[in-house]
Amino acid sequence: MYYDFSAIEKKWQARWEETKPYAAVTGDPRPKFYGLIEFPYPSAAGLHVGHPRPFTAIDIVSRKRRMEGYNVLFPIGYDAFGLPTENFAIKNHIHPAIVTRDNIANFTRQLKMLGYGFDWDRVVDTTDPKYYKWTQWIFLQMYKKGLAYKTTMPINWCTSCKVGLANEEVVEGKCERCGGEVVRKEKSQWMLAITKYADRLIDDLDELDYIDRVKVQQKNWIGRSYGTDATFKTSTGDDVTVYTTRVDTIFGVSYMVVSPEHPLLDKWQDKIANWDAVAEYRLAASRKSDFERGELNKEKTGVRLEGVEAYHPITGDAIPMFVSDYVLMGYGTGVVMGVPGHDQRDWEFATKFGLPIREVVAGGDVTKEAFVAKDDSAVMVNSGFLNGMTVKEAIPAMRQYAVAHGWGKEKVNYKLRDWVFTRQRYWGEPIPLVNCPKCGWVPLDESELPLLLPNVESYEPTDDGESPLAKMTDWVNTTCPHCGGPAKRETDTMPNWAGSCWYYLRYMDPHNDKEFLSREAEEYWGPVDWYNGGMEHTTLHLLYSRFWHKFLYDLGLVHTKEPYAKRTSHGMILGKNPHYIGNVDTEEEKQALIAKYGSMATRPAVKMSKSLGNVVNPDDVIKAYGADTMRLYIMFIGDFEKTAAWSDEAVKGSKRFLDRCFNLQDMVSEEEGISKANMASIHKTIKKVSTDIEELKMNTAIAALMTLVNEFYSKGLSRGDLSVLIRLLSPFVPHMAEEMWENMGFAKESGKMAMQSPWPEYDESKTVDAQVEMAVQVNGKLRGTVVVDTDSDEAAVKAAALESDRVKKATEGMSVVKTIFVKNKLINLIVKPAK
RNA sequence: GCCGGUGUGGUGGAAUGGUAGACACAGGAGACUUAAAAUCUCCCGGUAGCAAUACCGUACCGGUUCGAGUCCGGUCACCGGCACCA
Repeated sequence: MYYDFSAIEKKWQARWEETKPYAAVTGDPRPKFYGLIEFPYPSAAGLHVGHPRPFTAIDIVSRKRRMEGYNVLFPIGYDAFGLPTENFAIKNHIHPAIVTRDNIANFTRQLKMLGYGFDWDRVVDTTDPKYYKWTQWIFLQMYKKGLAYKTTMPINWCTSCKVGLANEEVVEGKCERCGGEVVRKEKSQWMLAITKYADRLIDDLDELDYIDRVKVQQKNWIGRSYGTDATFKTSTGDDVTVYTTRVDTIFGVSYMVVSPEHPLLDKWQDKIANWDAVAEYRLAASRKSDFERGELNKEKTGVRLEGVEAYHPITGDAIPMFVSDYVLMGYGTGVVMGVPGHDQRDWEFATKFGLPIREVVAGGDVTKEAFVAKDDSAVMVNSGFLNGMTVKEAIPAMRQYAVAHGWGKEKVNYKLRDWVFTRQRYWGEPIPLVNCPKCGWVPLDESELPLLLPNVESYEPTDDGESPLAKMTDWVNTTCPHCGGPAKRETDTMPNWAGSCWYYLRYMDPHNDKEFLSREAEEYWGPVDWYNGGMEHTTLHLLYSRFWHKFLYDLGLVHTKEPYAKRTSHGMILGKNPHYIGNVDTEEEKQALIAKYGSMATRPAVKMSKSLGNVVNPDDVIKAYGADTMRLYIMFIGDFEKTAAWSDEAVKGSKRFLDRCFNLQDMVSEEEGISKANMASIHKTIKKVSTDIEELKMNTAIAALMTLVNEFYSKGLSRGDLSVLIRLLSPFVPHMAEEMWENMGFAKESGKMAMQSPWPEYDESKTVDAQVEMAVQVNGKLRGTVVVDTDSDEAAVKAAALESDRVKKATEGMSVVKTIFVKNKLINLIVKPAK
């Protein structure tokens, strides 16, 4: 029988379109399963071969769940607001909405061609006013609860394009598009107070089934630290507070540093004798880009504040004060106590400015470098009453002391910053707030939502960095919802992360025009049971959406504290590196490649990109081999969590396997039920495939299926054997499985498609063979194998082992002093020369 | 620098502390064919040997163990993230 994948795939896709076997039913009595993949950004380039990796994996899990009797929700949508579309629109003079519509149509075509079991009646598009109405609505709830606030923040500003850039658009301090200088520019921005949720975002991770590296990365990103706010008196009359995690080292303080942006400096203008030098330093610092300022191995700079000094809270000693840009205004208090003996940055600063370096923790040589103890068992010295204590004892002791003496306070700090929630761009959700000269910021009434994105002539940002919407005076000028007087709309839009914060909720109830989500649907479907996505979204999307969900939980709008019960992650698909040194033979050619491309030339596989010409288009693969082969190969390519290199050659192996499966139809015996010859193999395979799918080890699940098919080729198979194989294949290659199921008459007999049939179950007792091959070792070295009855005892195996010539030879003249026996696995004979 | 991850044949990759290299790609041999493709069968880490077999082999050095790719300590390389976070 000829495997005509093209006709088969078209046939079944048309049938699914018609009968909708993937429809999720809210309220159904079956147990529910909600599988989720990160919805794609519909770029003009179309689907990338990287997309099918996570999509296929969760499709397989969802299909298995359906066969196990679950009511499955496996939805798809489009995260369609964003810069690439806007830039494409500017360049080609097409409205972003039209670009988006076309791109979505193309993505939809490609996704349907891959045979995913999405519920196509629940598609969500973040740029659809029916959707972003509720994105705006949730934002207003945050505004009303005081979580959205306006503040002045520096943005990345390209001096050449005169445009604000997202962080992703800044490459090594230069504009990604024109290579122009990027500096910081102060701009008024809406912020979301995610830091208010910092503790819960860390602590609630414990209850979640997320892979460890996601948890670790989120924890590090939030960066909670426990320390002390210590207050120092100064000669200015103002007290200065510093944050430190190591208040135990306070006897080692030899200077203090204030951040250039610190407002106290302005206040002290009259008291600072060298104000001109300080002012000049501050100006220079403000002109530096973040990149310059944070540049690696940069030499410490700073200016002493002449005429100003601080006083040590315990000794009362005078401490010189400096301004330096190595202290950040955005973390802690913007002032730092310098402990050069035990902090490398402080050590560099003190060395440069000739400040004393005191050792207060023993164990290093502070004349050479700062000593930062690896564990907390190092001992305190030169530290008054702390002397002789370990660091572990000294930290709480000094904290208590500081609190008791009124100059210290326990403090928790976070690296996490509040979320800059505005973009000076067109293609985003409009912010539903109005600025009234009398009433200030006023939210639109709910009945005014959605606040539609108006049509503009040009999507180019304005010269001064305002959003293109600012030029729309008709739209901008409005009336205040509160007092009715003239007022202006907010012209900035939301960032592309906004719509993706809650899309998984909308899937539960996508057509609701009364509320963002009905209680009934939320209680039935929530939370997401399994969410797979890229590691690159761990600290942005994943954290942001957890934050929004917690906010909605606090309002009583969702019944779970967390949106996603389980989170897994996939590795990237790489392409062949055309500049790889392994592609050339001579040493000169290799050196030439390294000289030209640097470290890139040493990698066999690299990220796919147009410029390298190594991009693989899924359309081409499907055309040449079929969607089922594409699905199978992308799962077989390697460990799901690791990066993997696409290989056109290796795809053929997957196609060959499907041909072999299809040809089994001509080989079956009429025997119903599972054949005796294949009994153990089939039960083993069911077990292996079932457990591997749960762990996303699709590569080994497929290997097990290949092994089974190879056995069928050598031993033959029954109709019943094939029935099991088809059902095991069904989640991986749904089109071919349905075709075979129908061909074999199983569909007619059961009245069900393969995908609706029960997932095969295995019987543990039938997974064991009658005989096993065991390893025989002598002194831990392999000296052959023996075939014995399964579960044979030590004596029987030992007897069988000693019959082998190899074992005889290895034990000649020796006596067995000990035997290690692992049932059905191995026997290890420990021998010594006989006396 | 810090955090996380990874190092296994020509290649992609398998191996709850228990026969390293499953499964596949590439390569080789054969069958079928006028021929090629496809298909089917077999071989395929290195060294020595006709072979049986022996020795070596999971980045490197050391340790624990009857037994280590796997566990522990150290080193190196690469990948990802963060980066003056006090």
